[in-house]
Amino acid sequence: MRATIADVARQAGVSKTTVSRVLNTRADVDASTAARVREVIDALGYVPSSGAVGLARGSSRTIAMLTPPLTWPWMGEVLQGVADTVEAAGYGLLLFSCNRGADSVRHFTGQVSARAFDGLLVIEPENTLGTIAEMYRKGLPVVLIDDRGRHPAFPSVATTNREGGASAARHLLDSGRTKPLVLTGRRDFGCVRDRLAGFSGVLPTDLVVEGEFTEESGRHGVERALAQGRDFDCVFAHNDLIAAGALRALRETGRTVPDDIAVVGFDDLPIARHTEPPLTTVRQPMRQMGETAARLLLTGLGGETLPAVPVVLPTELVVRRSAPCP
Amino acid sequence: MRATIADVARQAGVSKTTVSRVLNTRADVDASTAARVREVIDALGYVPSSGAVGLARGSSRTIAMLTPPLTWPWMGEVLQGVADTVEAAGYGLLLFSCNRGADSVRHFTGQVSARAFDGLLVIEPENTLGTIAEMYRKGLPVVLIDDRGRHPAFPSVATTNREGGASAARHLLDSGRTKPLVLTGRRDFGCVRDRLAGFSGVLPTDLVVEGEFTEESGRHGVERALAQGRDFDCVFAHNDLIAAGALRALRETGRTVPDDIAVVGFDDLPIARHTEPPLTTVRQPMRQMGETAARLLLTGLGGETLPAVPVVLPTELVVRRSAPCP
DNA sequence: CTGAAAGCGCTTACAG
DNA sequence: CTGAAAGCGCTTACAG
Repeated sequence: MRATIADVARQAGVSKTTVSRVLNTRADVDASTAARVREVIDALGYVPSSGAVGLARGSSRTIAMLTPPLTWPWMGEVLQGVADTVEAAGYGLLLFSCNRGADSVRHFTGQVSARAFDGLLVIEPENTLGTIAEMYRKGLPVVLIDDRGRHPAFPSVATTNREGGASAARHLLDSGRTKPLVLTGRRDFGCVRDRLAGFSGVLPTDLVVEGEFTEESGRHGVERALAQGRDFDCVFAHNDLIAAGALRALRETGRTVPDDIAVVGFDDLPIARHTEPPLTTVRQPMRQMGETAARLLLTGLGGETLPAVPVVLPTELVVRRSAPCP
Repeated sequence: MRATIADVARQAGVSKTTVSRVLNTRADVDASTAARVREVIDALGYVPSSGAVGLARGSSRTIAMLTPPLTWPWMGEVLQGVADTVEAAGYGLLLFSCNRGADSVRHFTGQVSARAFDGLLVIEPENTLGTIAEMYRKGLPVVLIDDRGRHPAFPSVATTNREGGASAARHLLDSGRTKPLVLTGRRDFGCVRDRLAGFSGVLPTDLVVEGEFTEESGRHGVERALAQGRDFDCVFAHNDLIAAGALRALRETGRTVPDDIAVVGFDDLPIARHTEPPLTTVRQPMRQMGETAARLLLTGLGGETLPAVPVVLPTELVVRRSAPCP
């Protein structure tokens, strides 16, 4: 049988109260008593049951994370940032990937009602923002990662999508490009609108193709633009997968990158270093966003009020061969 | 204040025992009583506190997953398979990524001792196998995903690494290739030894370069072999990143794939479809491995004894242009 | 078919 | 500085 606080108390010849006190390093415990209790704790290998502590204290020291499919290319980075931070704080991390539709959401809301965790980190809700907002209103601490530009009523961590788009445009403009083809993700994403607005502010264009955040989409976007005889000397892709597809389509139709056409992506996924040629791209600090969001939530759980304004982390232009410096 | 079982009991005019019974759909409850209780439950939006249930029942209905860095390319697939399965069973998924060394391990063992979860899924322990084995011996249900060929004393889910290597060799041999260059990952991984053994059994070679599971490693492997004037007409890379690096090095040194040199990878990562040319590779069913392992663990928690032999899922050769059919 | 009571393993006023 | 007792919100023999 595993040891309980009662076992420790008995063997140390004190009350459970006292054991609890040394466990939680409260003051007001005689040094020698404390030492004796600690000895017994070590001897018995006693560790308080997290369930019992949680019940008694009314908190679980666990954080939940709600995510879109875990197979998204930058998911691992965010998750790692979150996991490291949460773990370092001694909290548990409960993962909910809303991957099975309504059933997933039901399971998740159930766990919220069951008070299975103290706070929630959310990425890209996609149709769940209403549910989340409801939970937040009822008192669940929530921090959003990447708010898709909706700037809802909760604390959030975002990145400079607009400035990122602008930096891509400036870089292209500086290298003498003036006729861009822009390949976006779905327009209902706030980040897409922001990246586009930032880019257009510097380098206006009417050659914008809306698509998905996939390689295929990038390929088709370029193929279609070429087929229509549109004239462009550079491509701004809204993520690196799109950019990779664009690179491929350009190569297959005999264009040289960057001589004929320069290409800039977004995200700085691992593949960006390995495309042909390596991709110039706007880096999103995904891991840092995960860390920041987790730290923010943890702070909130500590009782502090969280900033009403999104915490915005800067993007960074990473220059490689697909769009070199002028 | 959120409703408790006592509130429900009071409003329904029954005892907490009865409420508990209808909650857990035990028989022996009068139909009309049960209906009344259910009404109150709905009216109050009552959901049992998972913490309290856990304490009373001595189990948390939570599973933990211990992983290497979450940024590994196929991690998302495995995790998604696990998450979907665990979630569908109504369990929670607690994530531990041992990414901060000894401190991570300490945090993790703490949670084990605190009984924070009922069972454990493990990928690639890397120096933690001893700790895990100890926990398993003390009664923690554990299922290993990809046992690196060590076949330890616990239930595990693996894939046919050996046969996968053999299938790559057969495919190359069938297309008339006889002089392979093999680029492996670190030799202390069981999967590396298995893939190599399977390959060599069909297509013996002394041209084996040990490296890391990275693009750089693949590039350097090919460059070095070429620099040494070694003669080869195909490459078997132990994962797709290595293969991608090999493709690049071959292209940059003027070799044509597959005409001069055919290339086969391993894993079938998303990038495999987007390399130039698209990569023939041995597919590992990562998501299915995650699902299977989770299902296995869940079964074990249900009280059934788990198979002593690893559950082995088949690899599958996916043929693309880098090594086409003969 | 139903309920009073004990128990799960802790924490926390309260009293001394 | 320390402890007895109540309480966190459930489940589960046990008795009827």
